[in-house]
Formats: sequence, C-alpha cells, structure tokens
Amino acid sequence: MTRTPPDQTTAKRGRPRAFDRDAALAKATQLFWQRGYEATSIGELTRAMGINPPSLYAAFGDKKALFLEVVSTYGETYGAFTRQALDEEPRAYDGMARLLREAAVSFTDPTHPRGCLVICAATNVTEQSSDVEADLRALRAGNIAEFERRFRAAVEAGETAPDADPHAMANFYAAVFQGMSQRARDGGTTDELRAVAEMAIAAWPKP
Amino acid sequence: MTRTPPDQTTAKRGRPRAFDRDAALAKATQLFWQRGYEATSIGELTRAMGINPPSLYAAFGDKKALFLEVVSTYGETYGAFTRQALDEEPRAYDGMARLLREAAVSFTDPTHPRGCLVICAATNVTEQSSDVEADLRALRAGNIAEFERRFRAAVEAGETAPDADPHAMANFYAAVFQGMSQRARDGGTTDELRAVAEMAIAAWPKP
DNA sequence: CCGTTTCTGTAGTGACTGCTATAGCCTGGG
DNA sequence: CCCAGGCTATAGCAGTCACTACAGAAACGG
Repeated sequence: MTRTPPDQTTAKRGRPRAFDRDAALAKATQLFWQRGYEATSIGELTRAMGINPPSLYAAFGDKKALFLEVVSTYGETYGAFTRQALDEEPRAYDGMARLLREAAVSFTDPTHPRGCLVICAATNVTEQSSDVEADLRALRAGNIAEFERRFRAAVEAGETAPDADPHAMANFYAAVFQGMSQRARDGGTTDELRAVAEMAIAAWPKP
Repeated sequence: MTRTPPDQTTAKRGRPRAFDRDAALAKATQLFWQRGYEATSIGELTRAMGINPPSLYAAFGDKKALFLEVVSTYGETYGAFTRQALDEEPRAYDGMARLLREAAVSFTDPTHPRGCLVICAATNVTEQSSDVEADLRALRAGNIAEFERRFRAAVEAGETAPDADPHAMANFYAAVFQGMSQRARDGGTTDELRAVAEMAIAAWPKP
C-alpha cells in the first residue's frame, strides 16, 4: 500500500500529475451515473477522462475505489439536497415536501444524467461486484432510517395524526422517492414528477 | 434463417431435444430476474439450464431473444396480476388497491427473485444492449398508459374527485409501484410494502 | 438398410474485461 | 548537476464475454 489517498497538500516530489483530478472524477461521475457501475468500462472511463489506464489506477486505486469516491462526492453535491431539506426545515412535513419537490427538479435536470445515482447505478450486477451493490443498498437503508427518525420525532411532536406510523411513513416516502428516480430514468418530465410529489405530500397523515 | 421458432407441434424429424425447453426457460427466468440481463452470462445460463451453449442457441436464438422470451412469459405468469387486477375490478379504485396489495405479496414472494423483472432486469446496461433496455422501458410506458386510460374513465364515471388528474394519478401510482419493486429488492418485507400500498391507496382522490 | 435432419458435446473463435510490467519523462531536494 | 520519486504512455497480461465450426449421435421417412 504505497498509494496516497487524495491528499493534495503533501510534499510535491516527483513528476506532477498532468490532468485535473477533480475534473476526471466529474467525468467518471457522469459515466457511472448514466450507465451504472459494471456497464461502464475502464476504457470508456479513461477515454472520457482523457487519461491512460495507469494514470487512473495511480490516482484512484481501482475501478471499485473510483466508483466509491464518485458515490461519496455525489452525496456531498448532487445528492446533498435530501439531507438539507430534512435538516433545514423545522417541521418534518415541510422537510419531506421540500425534499420531494426538489427531487422532481433534480432528477430531471438536463445538465446531468437522470434520477439518483445511489438508487440506479448498481442494480444489475454480477457476483463479483455484489459488495458495491451492498454499499449503495446500505446508503439507501441509512436514508430510510433517517426518514423514520425524523418522522418519529414528528409524531411525538404532534405534527401528524396521533396514530401515524413512522416506519410505514418512512417506507412510503422512500418508495415514492425511489419510484420518482425510476420514472425520471424512463423519461418522466419535471412536471410529471412534481405531480407525483404533490400526491405523496397530500398523503401526509395530518393531525 | 433456418431456425424454427418455438413450435413443438410440427413434424419431429431429426434427433429429438434432450432437455425440457420450458424448464430451461424457467431457469433462465430466475437468473435474469435475479441478476439482470447483462450481468447474467451465457455460462451461468447453460450451467443452470443443464445444457451446452449450442443447445441454447439452437433452442432460443441468442441471448437477447432468450431474454425477450423470458420477459414475454413473465408477463403471462408472474406479472399477470397487474393487468388482471385492473381488468377484473369494476371500479378503478378497487383495481388499483388490489394491484398494489398483490404487488406487496408478489414482490416479496420467497419462491422467486424479489421485485418486478420488467422494472429491474435491464437498468444498468452497456450501449450494445440499449435496445433491450428500451424494450422494457416501452413495456413500462404501456402499463402507465393503461393506468391513465383506466383512471380517465374513472374520473368521467365520477369515481374520483371531479378535478382529479388521470395523468398525474397514473404517474403517482406507477412511481409507487416501481418504488415498491425497488424496496423489495432492497429487502423490504411484505408488511412494509403493504404499508406503502395502503398509504398510496389512501391518497386516492375520493369523490 | 440408407440418407436426411436435428440435436449434442468438444473445443474453440475474436473481442473485450480489469489491470499492470516496463521504460521513459519531468519534477523536486541535496 | 545528479538522483530519487512520482507521473506518463506503450503494450500486453490472463481471464471472460457472446457465439460457433465441427463431428458424432439419435431420431425420422423411405
């Protein structure tokens, strides 16, 4: 293990890297997001990134590590709106409504691939990549658990009908969110996704 | 083009087939359903079907044709409940409710892979299989169009609020259905999917 | 019996997969 | 100025992919 993780502040001995690491990562993100993990080959990646295989492996480790880094930065950029919506809105209802409405826009944004990378980029996978699939699955499970915690607090705070079930609500809104991603991939328009969001918001068990 | 399509009633000249074509197709269905189209290799298929590659190609054409035949029989068996629910229930509300409740059971049935094959078996795909992806996409689009037709009739029949939007409703229930498939793939239980179904059913715009 | 037809297993095809050995290039520190 | 360190490109690794040429086996009609 001689490879240094992304750490651009250390001493700069040796020949400097000839490409922009962040720009290359962004290119990889686009490809993985569009085609998925296994359907994107190293050849496609290096071509899009404008580098040769040894440079990719020196900079990112291997295909799996590159993908996980893509997923990580995705969560801090494109996918950050979900956590923000829940964190910044005082009431769970407002947070979930904002989350779904912003998803309708983000999932159909023409400046990047459609849908959510965490949901769609590692679904059809061979046995040898089942750990990558499991990683994304765990991310999704964490998000749903976050939904449920938020909803449980909301029920206790009287923001819902008193008999509302936080677990059921978390599963419902997760299914709607993941369904919206799927619909976006299939070509659903922003307005169509917005309509889905509004019907799901209207299903909130009001107090 | 000397190959004969599945036609077991024609004259039986030549050496007879040594394996059960339907049983082999069922095995292929399980594999494609579980892993997806491209992640399932001919080697895995022939091993599971108990035959050699030439037998597979003689009986089914090629990988793409085999998959499409799998999809076709899937629609007449495992996936038939969706059409039946809408066709057999006089009221659209009852049809959709039944469809979602049966999906909660079917998507988590332990006797076969989870979720819906049409939704999940060709999502991450290379360029050379984009036609397969498009085929399933078209099937999904057809189902949504069917939802919308059914809902439009329901609105005109006064089975909903008068200002209900059939297009929005079709998109909403399609998203929930596809989301339930995704949740099932991620390990969601029958009861959790049932809870999702009930919240979606409760969102029906009642008259 | 023969000849035709179709299936079967063996053993490959070329093209691609993720990945890397090697050698040369370019930089810093001493 | 030299050398060590890290990046670069070329070229190629073993393995797998979907698919098939070939020859033998098993059924039919005549």
